[in-house]
Amino acid sequence: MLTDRQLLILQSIIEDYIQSAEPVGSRSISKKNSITFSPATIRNDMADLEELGFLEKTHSSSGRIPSQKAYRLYVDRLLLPYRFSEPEMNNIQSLFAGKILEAEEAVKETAGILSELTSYASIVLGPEMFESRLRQIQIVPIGKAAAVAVIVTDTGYVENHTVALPPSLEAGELEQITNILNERLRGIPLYQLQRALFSEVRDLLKKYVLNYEAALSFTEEALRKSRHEKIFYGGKTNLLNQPEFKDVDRVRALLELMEEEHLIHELLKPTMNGMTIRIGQENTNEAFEHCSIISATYSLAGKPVGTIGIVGPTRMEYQKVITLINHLSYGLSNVLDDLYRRDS
Amino acid sequence: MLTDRQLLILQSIIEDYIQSAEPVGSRSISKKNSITFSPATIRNDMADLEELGFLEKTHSSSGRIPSQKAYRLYVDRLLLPYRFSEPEMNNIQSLFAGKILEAEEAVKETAGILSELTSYASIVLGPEMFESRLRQIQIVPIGKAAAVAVIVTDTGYVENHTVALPPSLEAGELEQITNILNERLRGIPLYQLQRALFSEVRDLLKKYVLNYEAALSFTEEALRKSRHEKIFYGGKTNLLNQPEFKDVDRVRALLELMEEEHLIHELLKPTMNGMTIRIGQENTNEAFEHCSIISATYSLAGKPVGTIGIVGPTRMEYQKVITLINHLSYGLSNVLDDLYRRDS
DNA sequence: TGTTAGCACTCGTTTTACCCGAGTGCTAAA
DNA sequence: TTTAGCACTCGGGTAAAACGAGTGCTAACA
Repeated sequence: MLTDRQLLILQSIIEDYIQSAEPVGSRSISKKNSITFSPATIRNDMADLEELGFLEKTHSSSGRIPSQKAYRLYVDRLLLPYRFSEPEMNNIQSLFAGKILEAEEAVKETAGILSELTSYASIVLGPEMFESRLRQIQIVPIGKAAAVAVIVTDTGYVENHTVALPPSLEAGELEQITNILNERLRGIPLYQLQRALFSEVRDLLKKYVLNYEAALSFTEEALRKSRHEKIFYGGKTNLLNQPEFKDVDRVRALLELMEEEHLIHELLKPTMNGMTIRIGQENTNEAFEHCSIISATYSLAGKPVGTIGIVGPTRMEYQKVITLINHLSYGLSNVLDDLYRRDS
Repeated sequence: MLTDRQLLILQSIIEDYIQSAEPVGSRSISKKNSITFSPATIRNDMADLEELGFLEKTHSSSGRIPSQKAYRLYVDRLLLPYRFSEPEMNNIQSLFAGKILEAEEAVKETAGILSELTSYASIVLGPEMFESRLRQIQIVPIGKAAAVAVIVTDTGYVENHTVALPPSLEAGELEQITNILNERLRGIPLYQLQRALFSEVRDLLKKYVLNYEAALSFTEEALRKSRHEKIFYGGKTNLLNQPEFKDVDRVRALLELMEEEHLIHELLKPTMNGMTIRIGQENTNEAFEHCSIISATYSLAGKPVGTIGIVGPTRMEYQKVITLINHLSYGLSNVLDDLYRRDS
């Protein structure tokens, strides 16, 4: 229903506004190389575009700014492929070139690159290691009343927590429990550990350990699911450079929200593969009303295990960010697959 | 050299300004219950106090604001003991009442309480676990080219890093190395591990391991000192509520500085026991020019292992913060001592 | 001699009036 | 259908005026 000219004008306005953050007038559009029409013509189309909900005015005689609907159209239909500059490309390449030994390291680096190249804030979730399998468990007593349980997975992920030690448990028994666990649970995915504990280990414990009840609940605690997943941020302070965040209250709302890790996790947690673009109020949370969030999952062995994302103003460099996120989620998945595959 | 009345007036002005963040006039001081003099009298003393460098004017006919020197005097001589309210006290008590199993947990909680009760930002360093002793080391091969080294200390602290595995090393040898390390290095403080590796383990490796060179450097890497110490922040966004940080640029400088973990660590790292109060430009860093930082070490077995601190505007509730930090550093030290002592 | 009342003065803030100019909508001509 | 022309709108900037919180100083008072 939009004419080609209207689309062209809309695109020009959006791109101008993304650059300048100022309302765009008909005159400045008409001066562009790609545009051959007079300001008056453009004004007519602008009026139409406004009626259709793609443009807005800040006051009656101001230039136009793109509406959320316009950004949506832009992202869905008008996006041109983005080409990275030489140094940017080098930056990205080098991230995946160095030999990376730990998943967490790769993920942190990715968050850094993301924010560095975009001057927005980056959020990286995960990786969730539920799928990875138990390689070894070690239970080290610390004094009389506590022990540290250390779990190492086949992906090299280490998790540990301290557990209260039941007084009835003797040192020898602790060792025996460790042996049983290692023998019976090795190779089992983390998310199945609890289940496997009951099906595989319970009866053995009954057999070999005196105070079986206490031992079982102790073991269960030692294997309990890790705390909620980790979140890495990059360049939070970048947001303070954006003119839309010159208002302290808005910044505060945003930063406070980012401290709420469970909310952020809920918002971005990896579900289906692929990229998600949420523009302005498409984000349900009010603090993100003036933000867009572009996120994509990265995966391990084809299954999404984490998310990388960018938070910026709705006036965001969509092409650039989308391309970058694509690159990085792909690259990060590869790195993880390499880390994982080293086991076979 | 200051009369009692001048001191009283100075104190009133400081406390008023701490509350209001606005220049304080002679009239408002004279209205206080504790003050019986007329505005004119107060103005005279104010003029004297200004000459002496304790007060400043924002412009020629404004009220006075305390100078940095005034805060210093206030902190050194005028401070009254602060009494916490019932709920505040409960909050603090409950922090140390619950059974805490991990040092890191205690430290994080402390950061939370600090910022919650003060509405400033809290910074908590450490704890540095260099003093704690190796309890157990486990080296778990992950595929062919890498291994995860997990170190558990007698304080229940777990550290792990992934290390590239020299191709020459065989599985059996890896096990042997682990055994040697556990046998020889148990009980040695972390900071001496590298040294002990050479004095205690080197020759044994030579004897039992084929490619001795590679094994040694691998082991050295596995035992390498942890990354720089951890920093926990609480309530960073609290700062945005303070009127002195309504200016985005100032906030940005502050938040950016806080991302520079090595600088923060350098600034606050635990040295001698006790409390440090740095007011305004007493902080060397420019971004802290309008801040005061109050910090105190907490200790383990009498040795300082970490720092808890508060960052707020120079116009800070000194009594309250000082009292709180004293409480918490004392309490945290106790918790750590309890955690530590469980080993004996 | 120390304290206070009185008063003129200062200066940042707020209010008002005004102008400027970027940008619009509409109309009529090309 | 496009464009030129023109009156109109309104935010932003500037200058002048009014306001008021607060000061410094002087003179009177206890």
